Amino acid sequence: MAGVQEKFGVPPDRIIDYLTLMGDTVDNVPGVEKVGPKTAAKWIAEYGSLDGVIAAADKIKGAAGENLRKALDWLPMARKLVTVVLDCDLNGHVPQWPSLDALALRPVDEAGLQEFYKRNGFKTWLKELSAKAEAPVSEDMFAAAPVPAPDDTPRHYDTILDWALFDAWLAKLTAAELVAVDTETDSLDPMRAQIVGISFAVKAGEAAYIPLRHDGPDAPVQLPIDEVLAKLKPWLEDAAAAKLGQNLKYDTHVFANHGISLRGVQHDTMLQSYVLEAHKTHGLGALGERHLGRAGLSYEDLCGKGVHQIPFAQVDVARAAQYSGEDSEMCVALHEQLWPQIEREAGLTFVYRDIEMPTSALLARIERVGVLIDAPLLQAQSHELGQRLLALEQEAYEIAGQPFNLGSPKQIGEILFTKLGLPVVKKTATGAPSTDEEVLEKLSLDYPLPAKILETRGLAKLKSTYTDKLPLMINPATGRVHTNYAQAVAVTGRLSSNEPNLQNIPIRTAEGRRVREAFVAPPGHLIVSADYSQIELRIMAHISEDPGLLRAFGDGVDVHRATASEVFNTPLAEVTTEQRRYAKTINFGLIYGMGAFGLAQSLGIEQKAARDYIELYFNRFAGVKHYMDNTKARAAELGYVETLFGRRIYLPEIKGGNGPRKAGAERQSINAPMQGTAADLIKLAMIAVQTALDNEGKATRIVMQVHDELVFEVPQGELDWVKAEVPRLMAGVAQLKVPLLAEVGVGPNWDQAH
DNA sequence: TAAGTCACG
DNA sequence: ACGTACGTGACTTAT
Repeated sequence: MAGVQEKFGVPPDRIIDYLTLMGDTVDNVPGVEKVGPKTAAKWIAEYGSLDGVIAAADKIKGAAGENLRKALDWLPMARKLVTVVLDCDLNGHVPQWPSLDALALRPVDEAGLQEFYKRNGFKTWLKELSAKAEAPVSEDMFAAAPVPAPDDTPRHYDTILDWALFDAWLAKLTAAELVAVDTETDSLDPMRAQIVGISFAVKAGEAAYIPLRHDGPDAPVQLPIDEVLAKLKPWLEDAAAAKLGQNLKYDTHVFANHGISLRGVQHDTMLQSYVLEAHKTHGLGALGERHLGRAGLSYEDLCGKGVHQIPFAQVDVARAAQYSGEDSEMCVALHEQLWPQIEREAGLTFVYRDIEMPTSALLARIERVGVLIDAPLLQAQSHELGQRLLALEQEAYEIAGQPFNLGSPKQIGEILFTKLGLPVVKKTATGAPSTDEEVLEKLSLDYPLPAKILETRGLAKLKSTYTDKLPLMINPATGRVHTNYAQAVAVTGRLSSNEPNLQNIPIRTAEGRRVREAFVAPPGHLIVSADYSQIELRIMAHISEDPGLLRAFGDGVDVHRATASEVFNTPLAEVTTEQRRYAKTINFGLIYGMGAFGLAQSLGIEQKAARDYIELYFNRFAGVKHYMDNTKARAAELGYVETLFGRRIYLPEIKGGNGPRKAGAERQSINAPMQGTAADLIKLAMIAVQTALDNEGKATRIVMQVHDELVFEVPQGELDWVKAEVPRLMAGVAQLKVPLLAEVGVGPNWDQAH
């Protein structure tokens, strides 16, 4: 999508908003299937503009073309809508459905627009509109986004194909205060990527690319990779030589694959953007558009996509130099824009320099270490699950009176609700009868089939997602599984884990827990798990300073029991299991900003009763009530909330209109400081623990992080040290008004380490 | 590619 | 009248 700006005059991420909205609109035209953003983007690329697409509608083949023609009547309205949306860039979100005045619709009659909103379910909005009571849309809501002036400084990229130029650049790198680095590779898998080329930049607009393994038809003779890397190695490994880049965790892996330990990583533009604007996208192209007014070439521009995609090594060297050099050189330009914005805020500076940067380096280590998986054990479990699934399927077919696909919610719905006539409990977002766990649970009280489906679902999930897949993720070279921790995805500051996701390994059912038995320690080692106890509730106690909550944690009593004791006005020792369960649900609900409806739902009680409990709770824990009101008010005033350490979470919709979106933003404003502070704390804990391990020369290794838990692989001889020091370090990362508590477990595998 | 479902904290 | 508890990633089906 590079060049989008030139072509359409708007940045790509805003194009996506535009097209998505167009798709949504088309979706609501009777008989018209949705036109997704990708399809629409393809058309636009093909026909030059949206107008071009409309003009060429007749030429578009098949159902898509038919749909488009049907949608044409609606397009003027959709286009006007999105034009307004494009002009109001409140952090890339639609802040509020625009008023009729703002739309200034000419060709579409009011009735048609009202119909549109009705179909979209914005009846509150519609009511306001028909009462003509709506205030004009405020100006700042629709203020044009400050798109930076296109950067037309001259740019020059060297392609290094001889030693003279190489030596000149190496001298330049060595002398520079800060150098941007970017590697181009033959794989997206960081553990197996091999270098195809490297680029450097010391100032905006100027870069050098060293092609090393291009083997396309016209590839020139290149400098020998081994010699180049050997000459670069001292500088790359020099901690005093400051480096900069975009997601250097990836490049750290790439260099490690060539035996080079990248040091001196001082800045990372992806993390700078994440700290400044966690809710936006952090790709280099998007950053360029937002902050520099230029996107640069995209990977797809170079390599194509889908079946036509070519390996980077096949890319023409001149184009590769343009692409890679641009990436490096743009990092320098971005750094010059972003770093000052961070530096002038003490909180953001701490989060960036003392949390995110060290975390990035540490994550690279953790990912590289990987975790040992007992593949034969999982394969045995897969086999067993397969057998049981076969039997369950037959039983289900028997009850249904016909075979059907148990993996298809649609077919299940047909059998359950059409053929067998079971009552529809609830519907999905698209109006189809839901067959999710909650529904099947309810139905299985009265009918036999839902229970079978439920059991099948559970086992099928275990097999397909865990026992079948994890063994396939083992890296043959290391014999271990190496996840990727995404550091700039979750808006609250949490990490996320992918390929494979090691943060959602089953634990809640006995069946599922068996998967954890396959996360093992090598001979002579043990798995140690250390997790923060009730961290988010403790943070709530700290922030709210509620005396009751502070006392409960200070006394070290079971907090749910203490809550129950207060809410039910019962002596601590006489709290029943049931009362404790209620209190636990309330405590969790509060962290998420739950209302009476949600509490009633999850406890299976009347909404009125739930309301009473909440009122009772807020009477007893008035500090919590104050915190929630204050954080909402503060969020509405500032447009963001903060963690204890100053990480910001923006909530653009908290100022946008009324209704569900604002309510959603308010819940986020309550939850984000707690979830985010917990994320900050565990990152600090990881850094503290790794620092101690390094200083003490220990061989213990962090192998996983699961939000409030750290998992270690510990040589037997270091067990006592780890059991004593790790919880101490975790508890000591911050002095809150309540004690932080970390609990450790030890075992031969992850299941038994709890 | 979207929808539905479900695994985790 | 609406939706209703936060934050993620991945799998299967169906189009």
